[in-house]
Formats: sequence, C-alpha cells, structure tokens
Amino acid sequence: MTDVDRGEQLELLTPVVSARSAARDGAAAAKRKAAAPLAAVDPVASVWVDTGLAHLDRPFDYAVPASMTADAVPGARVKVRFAGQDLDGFVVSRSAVAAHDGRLTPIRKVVSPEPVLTPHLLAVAQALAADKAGTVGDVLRLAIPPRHAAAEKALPVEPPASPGGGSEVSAHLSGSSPWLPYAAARAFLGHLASGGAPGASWLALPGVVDPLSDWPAALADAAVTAAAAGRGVVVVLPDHRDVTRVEAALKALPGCPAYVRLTADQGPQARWTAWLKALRGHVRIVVGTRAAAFAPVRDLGLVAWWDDGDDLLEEPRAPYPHVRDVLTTRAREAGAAVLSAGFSRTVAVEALVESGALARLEAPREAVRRAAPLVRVAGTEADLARDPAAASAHLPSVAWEAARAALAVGPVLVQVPRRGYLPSMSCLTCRRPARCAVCAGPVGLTSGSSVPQCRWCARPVVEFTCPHCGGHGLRAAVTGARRTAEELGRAFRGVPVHTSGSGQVLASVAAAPSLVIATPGAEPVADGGYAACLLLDAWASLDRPTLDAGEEALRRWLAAAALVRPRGGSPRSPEGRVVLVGAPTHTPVPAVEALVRWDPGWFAGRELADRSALGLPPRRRAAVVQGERSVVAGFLEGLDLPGEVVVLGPTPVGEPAGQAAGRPTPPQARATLLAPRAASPDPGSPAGAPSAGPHAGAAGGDALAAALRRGRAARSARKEGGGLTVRLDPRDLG
DNA sequence: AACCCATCTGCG
DNA sequence: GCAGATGGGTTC
Repeated sequence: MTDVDRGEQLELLTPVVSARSAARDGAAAAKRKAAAPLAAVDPVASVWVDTGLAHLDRPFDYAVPASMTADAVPGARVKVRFAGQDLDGFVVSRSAVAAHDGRLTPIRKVVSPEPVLTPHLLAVAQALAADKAGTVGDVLRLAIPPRHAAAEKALPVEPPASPGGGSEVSAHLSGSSPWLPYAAARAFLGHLASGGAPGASWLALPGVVDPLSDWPAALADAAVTAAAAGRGVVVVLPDHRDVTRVEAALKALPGCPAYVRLTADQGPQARWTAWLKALRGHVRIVVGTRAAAFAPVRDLGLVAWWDDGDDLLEEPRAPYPHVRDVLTTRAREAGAAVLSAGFSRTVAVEALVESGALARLEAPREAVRRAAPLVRVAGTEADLARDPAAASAHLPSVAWEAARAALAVGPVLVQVPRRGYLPSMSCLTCRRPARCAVCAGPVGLTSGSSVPQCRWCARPVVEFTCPHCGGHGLRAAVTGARRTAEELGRAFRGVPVHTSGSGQVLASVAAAPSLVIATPGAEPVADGGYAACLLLDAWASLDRPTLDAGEEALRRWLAAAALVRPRGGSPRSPEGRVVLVGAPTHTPVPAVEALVRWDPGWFAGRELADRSALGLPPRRRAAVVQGERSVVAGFLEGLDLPGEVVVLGPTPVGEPAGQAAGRPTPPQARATLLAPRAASPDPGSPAGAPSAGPHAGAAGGDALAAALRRGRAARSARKEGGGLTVRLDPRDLG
C-alpha cells in the first residue's frame, strides 16, 4: 500500500459526528469530537458486537481513537455505539484499513485491555455456532464469564516465577500408575507427552478400593503428563464432588502441579480469578464443572471429561452445546488430545469411536472380571423375602439376603430413582406394572395431579383393572428415597441409615456398616468400597419412553455398582455384590445383560447399531425445532433445506406437566429434522489437522445446520417475534 | 432503539 | 411542487 492510499483511508476514517448531534451540541462540541485523533497504527478495529440479533452476528469496523490504541488490542472487551445504543463487544482484530466503506464510529470505551477473546476461543465459538445453528454471540456469552474488575486488578499479570509450576513434574508409567491395567494407555500418554493429539474413549475399571488407582487419579495423571510436556489441560467433571476428587488426586501427586478449580457456583470474583489464571498462564491445568469447558489455558494439549451421559454436561442455554461438543471442538482447533472417560460409554461417544476419532481405551476382560462386583438380577415377579421385615420393605429375597450378609462387613448402597422421576404405578395386588388399557403405555403419576395417567397417550386412568389378577388398586412402583429409607431402616434395625439426594448430597461414607439410600448421581463414595449395592425399580428406569432409556439406565447402574468392592474379595475388603431389583427377566434386556457382564462397550456398540439400522441419531444428524405452532410452521416453510433432509411433524406438544394449569399459553408444536451426517470430518474428530487456516472448515459443510442458521437469521431480520428453540443433536428426540 | 432513505400524502 | 408523514430496511 502506498502512502497516498493510506492517507486517503485515514481521511475516510475520521469520525464524523452526526448532523443531528452537531446541531444540538453546537459547533464547538462538534469540532472537539471531530478533532479526536485516531490511532497512528491500525486505526481500525473489527469488533464482534453483542447485538443479540442473529442476522447481525458478525464483526463491525470501528475507528480506534489514539487514546485507546494501546488498550484496544485484539481480544479486549469494549463498549461501542451500535444503532443508537451502547453495546458490549470484543475487538477481533486491528488493521490499517476498514472493510466497511462507510464512515466509522469511534470505539466509545475500552472496558479492559485484557485480551479475553483469544483467537482460539473465537474460532471455537464460530465453529460451535455453525455446528449448532446458533450465534457466535451466544457462544461467547457462555465462553467468557462476566468480568470482575477487582479480581482482574488483584491478580498479577505475570505468573509468579515458580520453581516448578507443574512443568518439572514428570509423569511416567511407573509401577504404581493408575493406567497400568489399560494396555492402550501407554501409547496414548506417550503420544500426549510428545505433543500429539490422540483421542480415546476410556472405560474405567470399577472399584474404589485403592484411591491411588481410581479414576480421579488416572485423570490427574493424564493431566500432569500433558502439563509436564508444557501443554495446557482442561478437565470437566459433572459435579462438584467429582471436581473435589480430581483435585485431591492432583494434590496427592508428587510435586503437586499448579492447577485451578473453576466452577460456576464459586461466585463472580473467584470465577474470574480462576479464568484469568488460565489466560495469563499462571496455571496449565484447569479442573471444573461445565463452566470450565471454555477455560482459556495456553497451548491446549489435553481435554478430558468424565461421564459423557450425565445431563449436567449439557448446556441449558442456547445454542445448547454439550461439554463433549465444546471440548472436541477445542481439541480440533488446537491440535489437542481428547480423553472421554467413564464407567459407561454413551452412544454419542461410541459414534466417535466408530468414526475413528477416538480409540478404545479399555482393560482386558480378566481385569474387568476381577474388579467388578458380582451382579444378580431379581425380576419383577421375584418372590418377596419371607422375612416380615424384608416384606415390609418390598425387597425380593435375593436382595434382602445380599444386603443382610453385606451389612455384617460394610456399608450397603441402595439406589432409588429420583423423586419425581417419572414414577410408575403397578397393580396393588399382584405388583405387575400397570399398563394403559388403550395403548399399553406405562401408567404414572405426574406431579400436581392425583389422577394417574398413561405416559404415552396421556389418557387418565380412572378405573384400573389388572389384566393379570383382576385387581383394581394401584400402587406407586417407584418409591421415593425417603420412604425407602424409612422402610429399610425398619427392616434392618440398628443399622445407621444415610440418605443422599438432591439438596443434601453426601460426598463419602465410612467403612463401617450402614445403609446408604441415594438417588442416581448422588451416591457417596464409601471408604474401601460398598459391600453391596441394591439397584431398585429397574423396570421404571428401563421403561421410559425415550430413545436413550437403556443407555441411561445402564449408566446409572454402573455408576453405583462401580462403588462396590470387587467380586473376588480380599481379606481387607470382602466380596462385593450388586442386586438389580425389579428388572424384566422373561425377555433379554441389553442394558441388564451389559450390567451383569459388566460390558458397557458391547452395549454401546449394539445400541449404535440398532439406531443406525433405524436411521436414528447419532448416525443421522437430528434437529428439534420447537415453539408456538404458527411460528414453527412459518419457520419450516421458509427453510431452504437440502433435499436429503426428512422433516417429521410439526406435531402439537403439550406444555410440560405442572405448568399447563392456570396460565394460558399459546399452543406449542415441535418438528424433528433428520439429515445424513455431512461428508465433512465429524465435529468430534480431534485427530484433525491443527486448524489449517483461519476457521478452516468451521461450518463442516453441514447443510442442515447451515439451513437452520439461515432461517433464524432471516426471522431475526424480519423482526418476527415468538420464541423458537432450535437444538441440534439433542440427547433425545423428546 | 435510532437512523436512513424511498415512497406517499396533503395542500398549494 | 414540495414539506412532512409513513414505512421498511440497516445498524460499522
């Protein structure tokens, strides 16, 4: 560029006060403002403005006043005048010339020169927005927490000169490595340590007998391996207790590597401090809940998450990315390794395995057999224990005996489905599951209503007659945790009873005999492992009318059963037992079989094959569009869909139970769209080339997502009101 | 929300 | 013929 060109451009860039304000404020003010000199170098800032409007989801050029030239760096948070309002934005880049050929408004204020929107986060936000048919602005709101000025000021800019800083902690597969039972671990960790980007789906062995070899220790070991190689690490756990366990495992490592905990519930100041510690390079390792998935560690080398199927890993705000989406996108963007860990494997992760993105990281069958407890199944028609105390607790004799024997040597875990977890009903006389007379759907109670109704066709069940015994009475097949606790407490007199559930979650219990009643996900860890575990109301978990009922049931069972001592037993920790209560025994049920054999890998493969055969997700891409009926209809009408997309619906949907009463809401509808996976690399592929060019292949050529995104932008441009939610790859088709 | 601009309208 | 009203699209 010649000097002349440059001069002309600068002329163009001179901020011009609008005629109106000049008239109002007078010539003096206009002169003063017009005279504000622009930055000598790169006077143009491209700013991603948080407009909240889908059709304006792109950067806009602003002029950089000379006074801001040092602060308005790429990534800085700014305030700009946009369409008559003051809006927040981030500087994306600085340049000498504007792409926009009109007049540029000057940036109003640099909120903070901290470069929070890193090129990596921007690329990730763009890729996620494209993949989920959302806006970059929405993703940025998820990715960058609210700033806390005091926290920003208090934290030193430069990391304190640390003698170790984690980098001198050497990790290796020593004799005590928690990775020892996993043959593929050596290759994975070696590749990780040498700067590679391996991907693995790790099926952790059950067992908590040795805290030095449990899964938190293994995750900590992997994190330190990456950190020792100078790479950044993000580890995401579903809940708080899991974060604390991984933290403890990190602290237990020799040299205790520098890490930071990052969770949403720690408050704005602590959260911003933790976020900045990652950004400024004070720590290489971030451990946290879903809020940590975007943590801006430098030189990202490893992303890891635990228990892919836990719904806490699903972001409830638009565009609804799962932690798996965030982390695999980040890994692809940064050339980092991927570690998806759990006692079970979701179908979504199985799809990544079968696509080649993730390798199977599993222990040999003999090791699984040694580590797993012995699992027995007590069917729905099983004899209730003859012991009157057991009968009052509605326990089959197998379960009663297992619990009684185990209580002599240690704690016993009892898992009961969550309160309000689609409680089902059964015949009061013969205890067989109650079925709708019209469609044979399960009969259940919804909160707020005292009349049982069919969960499939929603018909109220006014007069029930059991087809098996002719009885007319109904009882709740799923008993709440509190009542179960009372009943079991009576059945096993003298044994202490603990409960752990939403609201009151226990982290751990002692090795002494006790009964621990817990809802799924709230099971405390037992010192030395549980002696036994009863999994109640299996049928209720399996019979949910959702696509992922089997997967979810198995995940919950394995999570509880993994806290039990191994079947083999040892002098220190005698034989562990698990009893699945109330499962169908007349027909083979894959989830039950997988639990008995402890083979979650087999189950995931089978489940994916089943879904593929039916043309269902995740083999095909799914999108769910929901909103007011007229809005959904209009939206679908205007979509420019590729030919291979199948549109199911829209079908009317009711308001979620409990909300419908009283408040009149416009009728809702939902449509499901199914499309073949794009031919482009799977969004989960971590092995992809470290981003070739800026945002290369960000859209992934996914025509369905692109069409939905265009549709939303068009709606936004037309100022069409009415709520509309668009979810891509939802966990369930609803 | 504010602005720009094209088009319309009412009055001469 | 033209100032002011009206409406739809853009927003740097």
